[in-house]
Amino acid sequence: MDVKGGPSGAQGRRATLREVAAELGVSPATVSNAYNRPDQLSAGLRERVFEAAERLGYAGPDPLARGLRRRRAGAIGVLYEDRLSHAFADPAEVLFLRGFSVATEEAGLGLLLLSGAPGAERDPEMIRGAVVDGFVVYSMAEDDPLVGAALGRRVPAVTVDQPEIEGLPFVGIDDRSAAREAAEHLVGLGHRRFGVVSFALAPDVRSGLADRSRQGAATYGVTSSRLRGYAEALAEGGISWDDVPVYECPMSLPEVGEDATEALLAREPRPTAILALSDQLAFGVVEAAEGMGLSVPGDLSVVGFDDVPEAARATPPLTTVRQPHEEKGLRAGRALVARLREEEVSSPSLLPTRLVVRGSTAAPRSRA
Amino acid sequence: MDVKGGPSGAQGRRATLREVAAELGVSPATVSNAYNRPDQLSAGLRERVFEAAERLGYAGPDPLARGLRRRRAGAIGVLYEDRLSHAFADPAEVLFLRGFSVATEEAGLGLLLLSGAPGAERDPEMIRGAVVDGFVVYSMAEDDPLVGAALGRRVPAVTVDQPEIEGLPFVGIDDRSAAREAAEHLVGLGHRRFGVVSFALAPDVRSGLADRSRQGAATYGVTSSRLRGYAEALAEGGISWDDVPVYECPMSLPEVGEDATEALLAREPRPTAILALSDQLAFGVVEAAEGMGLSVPGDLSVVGFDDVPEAARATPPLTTVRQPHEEKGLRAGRALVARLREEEVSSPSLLPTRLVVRGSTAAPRSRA
DNA sequence: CTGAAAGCGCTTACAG
DNA sequence: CTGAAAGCGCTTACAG
Repeated sequence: MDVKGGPSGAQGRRATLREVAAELGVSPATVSNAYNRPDQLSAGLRERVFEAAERLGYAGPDPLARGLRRRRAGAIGVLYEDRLSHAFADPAEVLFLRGFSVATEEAGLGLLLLSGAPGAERDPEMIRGAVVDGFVVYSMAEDDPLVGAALGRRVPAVTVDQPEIEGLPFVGIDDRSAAREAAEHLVGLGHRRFGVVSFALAPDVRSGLADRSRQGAATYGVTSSRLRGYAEALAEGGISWDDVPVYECPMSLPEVGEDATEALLAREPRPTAILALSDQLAFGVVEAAEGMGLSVPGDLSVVGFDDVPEAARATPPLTTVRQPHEEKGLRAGRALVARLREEEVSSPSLLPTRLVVRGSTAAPRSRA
Repeated sequence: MDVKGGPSGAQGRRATLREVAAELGVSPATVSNAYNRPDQLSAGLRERVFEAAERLGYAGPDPLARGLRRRRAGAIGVLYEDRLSHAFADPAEVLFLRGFSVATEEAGLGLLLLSGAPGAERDPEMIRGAVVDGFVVYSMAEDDPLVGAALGRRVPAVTVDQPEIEGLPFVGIDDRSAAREAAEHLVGLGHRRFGVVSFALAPDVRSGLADRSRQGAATYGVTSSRLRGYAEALAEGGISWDDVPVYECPMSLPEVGEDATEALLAREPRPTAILALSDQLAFGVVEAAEGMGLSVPGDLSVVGFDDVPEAARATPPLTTVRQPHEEKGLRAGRALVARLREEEVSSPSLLPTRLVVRGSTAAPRSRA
């Protein structure tokens, strides 16, 4: 059976407020009041308005027209770096959205997901045309043109997990010290040979080893802060950052972490410990190591980042940095709602992190 | 530091198209054309328009005004039964959204998430006021007023995993026969005493055993179809459905499945097999059984539904019904986009399911 | 308690 | 290649 809309179908022409008014012989203002200000007309007349609306198939004021008049859209946009399908693939981001959705529901606002990559290309038109009252700018590169497009809209915005932007509230964690703690743990266990499985450093995505200059030019704030944190801890342990290979991954997915790990473990001397910028990548690290016949943590220690629920259930359970993703979403959402109401927001809002030591890390085998 | 918007802040008054036109001494139509129909003016003039816009802080045509004029919102709404935070908590729904997002991106549309429960109460106003060009109605009860509100909008809509609605494309699975297959598997293994851990039967959420009449009055299509499928398989095995306790859960979460299971396993004779309507619930079933000192599948066989990624990794790996969640989202999204374009859509679109037998089911211990 | 009027910011035939 | 005019569907002071 084929479904199409006929003239009498669900898509038949909609009635307008004006028509309802005409039907009743009252003014449009009265019909509008029936919906928006019940105290402005008698209960009886209001009832008759709704009856006429029902009869004519009028579903209430057109959202677009009402929005134009009132100057608000009734929704908040989440500006996401990548294709949305990647957001849904990462448990950490889903948790963020989960917390965020609590805030939008509290405020009675819709949650509009906006990807930077419709039709396979990044398109600022999507941002310029989004019917929203504000944006949360989530983990974008600081020079991303989509961020510029969002700011150009001159609506309230909040930044999350990315470089701070003057005048905008920020919600996130102290990525640098959280990363430092992760690396200190491995140094404390006695590791001397490291590898890093990193997120992208900049939007011109590359896959492979990132040299010092590329690291220095990183525009993703989270990535560069974490690398700096790792470097600091290793330096304190007397390990030169120049000797630490950093493999840049285009996406935070286990499969990608596997490829990175294979490259890292093929090097001489072979690393005894790998720092991954996310649990998703770390799962791939473990996978790859085992595929190469290495045991974790016997032959290789692995530390992730995020503490997604799967981390504790993994085999071995993953040592990782816990951060409160859901709380982050909730705070970002509430901060944005507050800005919409022209309330002040204290910023930055820094959430606590904590190293969770589990079974994927151990002292290196002594084999000097 | 506190952040607030000042007159010169990012929220300063926005310029309008008319002002840009005045600045340049051209008509508003020309400025509009610069953005919408580049072929309608010279490249040089177009450049000057953009320069003036930049200077005045004009970010392009206001989405609300443009939307009103063009009669389209540029977004698709997903109407979700419950609080959005529950959608994000269920891997099956996240996979659905993931597939759906691919379709909205293809079409260059935003994805607006609409919960039925803003501010803790179900509110049709949210639906009436949503700035969208169409809805996907996902797993709602057939008599839900929010569905009525969405249909009242007279925009294209698609139904998914719920009772079909005349004139609307439907995407889903054959829940009844999929459930039948799950139950047949247990009957085939020799089980005779069953329990069912079910979703809610109707929106007036109850927690506890659902008698026959409540089952008969179920308004959630998926729930009632699956129960019917189970009943059919058991009947063929000579087991009376009246002897099978059906525990109704308000939400599809492991914790809730635990409570249900404790109630079910306290009954005499104790069930040797439990059918759960989702993997999330099934995880709770296993948890509860183990908490009571029972082994799975030694003392209790458990079958889930969905085959979320966690099912294969669970201990023991979960026997369950696989359904293609992501594909379902993709198809629903594409069907809606097609309706938006007034193309025909073949309906119903039924996706394949398959019983995946893993380690959570076995023959009952003989202890007659 | 009700209505006439203005206008939210834009786009689209159409005429020149 | 450019502009004048009409209008998308509604809401909001304001006057009565």
